[in-house]
Amino acid sequence: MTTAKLNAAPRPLSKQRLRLWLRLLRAARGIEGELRERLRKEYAITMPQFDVMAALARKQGGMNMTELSRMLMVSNGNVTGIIDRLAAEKLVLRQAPATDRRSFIVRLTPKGASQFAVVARAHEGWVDELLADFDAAEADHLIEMLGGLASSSRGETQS
Amino acid sequence: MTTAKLNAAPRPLSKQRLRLWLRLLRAARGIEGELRERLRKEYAITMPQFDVMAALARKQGGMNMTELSRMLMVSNGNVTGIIDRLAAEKLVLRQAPATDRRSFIVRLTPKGASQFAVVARAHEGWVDELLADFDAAEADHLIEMLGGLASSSRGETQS
DNA sequence: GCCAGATACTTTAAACCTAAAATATTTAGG
DNA sequence: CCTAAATATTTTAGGTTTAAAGTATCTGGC
Repeated sequence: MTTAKLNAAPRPLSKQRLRLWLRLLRAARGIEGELRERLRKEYAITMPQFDVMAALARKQGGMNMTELSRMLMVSNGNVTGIIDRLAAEKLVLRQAPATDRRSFIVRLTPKGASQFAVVARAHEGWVDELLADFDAAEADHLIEMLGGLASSSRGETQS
Repeated sequence: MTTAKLNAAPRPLSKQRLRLWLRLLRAARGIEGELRERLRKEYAITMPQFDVMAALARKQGGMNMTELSRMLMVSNGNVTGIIDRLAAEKLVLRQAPATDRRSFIVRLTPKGASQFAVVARAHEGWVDELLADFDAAEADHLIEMLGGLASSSRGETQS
């Protein structure tokens, strides 16, 4: 093949990027929907609640509300309700730091940590299954390519 | 370098896929958030409303509610409210087909179509800007890789 | 013609989500 | 010390989202 891509219409690059964005959004929605459904059916937990617990599990020292909202890329007001519900289930607790009475540290309770460990194992298996099309090299490549996107588009690099 | 990737820990593939999923979700959320904010600020329209209008603009004959909910990958009950609000703004209309009184066809009004054309042009420019890191070859490659994901994970291939 | 099941849409309840305003507290300048 | 600005969180209003239940209509078997 000397003339590459006979069937590809000569779209402008912006159209191609739009197409890429639609694919990206569609893939994320599809996987997210499937994971959400399994979390609900098998463990009676919502995805946002799982996301918060995952963030807390990675930071042993706990996090305040602002850190949580930034890490999960959701609005700060939103985190309040999610933490309220997790706290009502005794999966997390709010801890007042001595120095700053405006904020507090959110931590997993022992119950929350052990429950999360169980759900996280299943979650990893589901993701492994849903992304089974990607071998190690493709996954690496894709991770690399997606790397810069999120950080550059929201906040971080505003001068 | 004879031994490739000295710094990459020898993670199991499932961990790598999990990492990929987190990147994918983060990228999608970041871009989506940025687009949502611009749609709201510059054109006073929500992203779901824009998504519905985009779907309708591509299908000249209009679509019914079920088709819309499947194309946008949102629940059917959800579409009702979005169409209600668009209809209140006279951007879409519900048209009763002669044959089936359970359903109806949703179409863009002329006002809706012309308004969408304006917003869509801006939207394409924003996506072009936000995905500027990708050249044509990378975009093609990524589109290809993401292609199978969405369809395989929700519904379509259930036997 | 009748009726069981399928299909199309809406409604409901609960959770999520954002932006903006409100509240409380801390910090820094004077 | 006092106060303006910054920071941390909650509250509010409006919209989005899902799953499940409800209503209306259609279809096919009899």
